[in-house]
Amino acid sequence: MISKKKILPQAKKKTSTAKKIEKKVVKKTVAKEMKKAAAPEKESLLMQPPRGMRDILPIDQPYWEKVRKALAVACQEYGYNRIDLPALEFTNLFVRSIGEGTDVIDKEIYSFVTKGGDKVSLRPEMTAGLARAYIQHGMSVLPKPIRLFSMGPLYRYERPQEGRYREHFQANFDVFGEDDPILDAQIIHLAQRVVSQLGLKNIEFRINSIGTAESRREYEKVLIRHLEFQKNKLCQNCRERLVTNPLRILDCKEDKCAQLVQSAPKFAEHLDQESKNHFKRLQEYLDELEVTYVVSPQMVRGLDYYTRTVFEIFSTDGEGRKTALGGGGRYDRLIQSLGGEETPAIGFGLGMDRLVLEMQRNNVKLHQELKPKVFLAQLGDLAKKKSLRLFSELQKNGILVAESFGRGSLKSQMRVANRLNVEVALILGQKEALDETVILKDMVSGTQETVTQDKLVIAVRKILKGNQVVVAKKGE
RNA sequence: GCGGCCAUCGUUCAAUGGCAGGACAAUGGUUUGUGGUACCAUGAAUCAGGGUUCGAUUCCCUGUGGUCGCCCCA
Repeated sequence: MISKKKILPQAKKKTSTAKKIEKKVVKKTVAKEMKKAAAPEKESLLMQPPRGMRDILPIDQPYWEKVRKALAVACQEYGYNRIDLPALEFTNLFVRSIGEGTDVIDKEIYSFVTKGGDKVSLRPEMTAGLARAYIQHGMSVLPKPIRLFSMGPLYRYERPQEGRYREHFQANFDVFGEDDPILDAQIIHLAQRVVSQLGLKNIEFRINSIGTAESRREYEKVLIRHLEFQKNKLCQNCRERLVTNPLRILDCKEDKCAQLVQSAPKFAEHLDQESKNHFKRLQEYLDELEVTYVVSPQMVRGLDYYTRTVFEIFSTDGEGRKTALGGGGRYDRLIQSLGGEETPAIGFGLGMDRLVLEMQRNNVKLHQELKPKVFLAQLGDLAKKKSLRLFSELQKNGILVAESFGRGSLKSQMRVANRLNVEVALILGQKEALDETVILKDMVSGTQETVTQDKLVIAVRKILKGNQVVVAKKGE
């Protein structure tokens, strides 16, 4: 690689101010041209991903791993089977299930036309694809309830912010085939279990019932009648919602809208009797499970397919910020509306990015990952070659070994060993390679001994064990 | 989708309409056979494109990205 600094140092010396300026101009031009010539690949487009897309770097992976583990445990405990779905579906699937007039469909969906002319979209949520798969694969013949777990990326074309990306990862738990509210309670309990396993405290559940589609339509009429004549008191958005999605006016954050909603007829009063009972029983079950929750009559959720139970999970961090970690609800009519048999269902999604963010904000401690406690250093060509064999020998015996085969000097290798905080350094030099011995250095005490290579594994184990005793005593 | 703020080495913080510096990290070294400290050295950046200018990293415009608020959500 050509560097501008290497070529130009002479130009810096012994020049009058005027010449300096001239030189600098030349230098800059030259440098720019060289840069272009040397690194034409450095286009801005290639230096960052599109908006809202991000890399999850090694430094963050332990948190993700912990999340994945907690999810896997929950799957086992509650009997969920994993299903993987494509990230791409026909746009109509989403439009029909999520509903026109929702934000997700109107402004957040990533849609495009394929070369073959199909209208497809990246999934903005998991449920639609799940319902599609349920119908397609005839899952209705399986013993009920059917519990499915899915996990993967979702795409929403929103303005990104911290904790909000255009590609985010979600874990979904869904149960098909039974409408007993005990399932609703259990799934909320599952959510609580996952979240608390991740070390998140200060969790709040908000629950509500939005009734059946029929009772909702009834209530919508009542609500519209109430708001129609004073609609100029509503905010711009809500005036539109009055036509497109009146229920969403209920959880508008604008003061003036909230005030109008206050005096409006309450949804709870217009719920059908069955939904009322269902909701009441859910609360009894939650009380039994000792899940604390808040009933939020104004919560309606942004997707059309929900019926009866809806809920959301929030976490409050040390600074009092509230973050939505997940949400879900019943969708008893969805399968049917997509052409399947009448199948009650409930599900919820947990935002994995948000879980990780909250863990980090709350300084959740992670378990130490398994790190090598042995470092293998080599010196000289023969030793370098022979060290491969030792590495493999230790590996076979279940001993994790770090190395720095690419480095030359012993000093720099020892530095690496130290930085990795290993307990034992193995040193294989020219002499040892010829003698078939190896030097074992105890990095804690600094003492070292030479052993024959066939006794290496035993000797290493002995030192590691000895250190464990020391550590245990310290811990007392 | 709307509004505000921001963009300098890998990270972080400087400076400037005229040679873009430091710290941390990285790499190499202080007689290629021994780690933590110290010392030395090296590499490494003005987001992109246009405009104003003799000269722009600095001023202006556009784009891109980040961040915050709204909307909404995970």
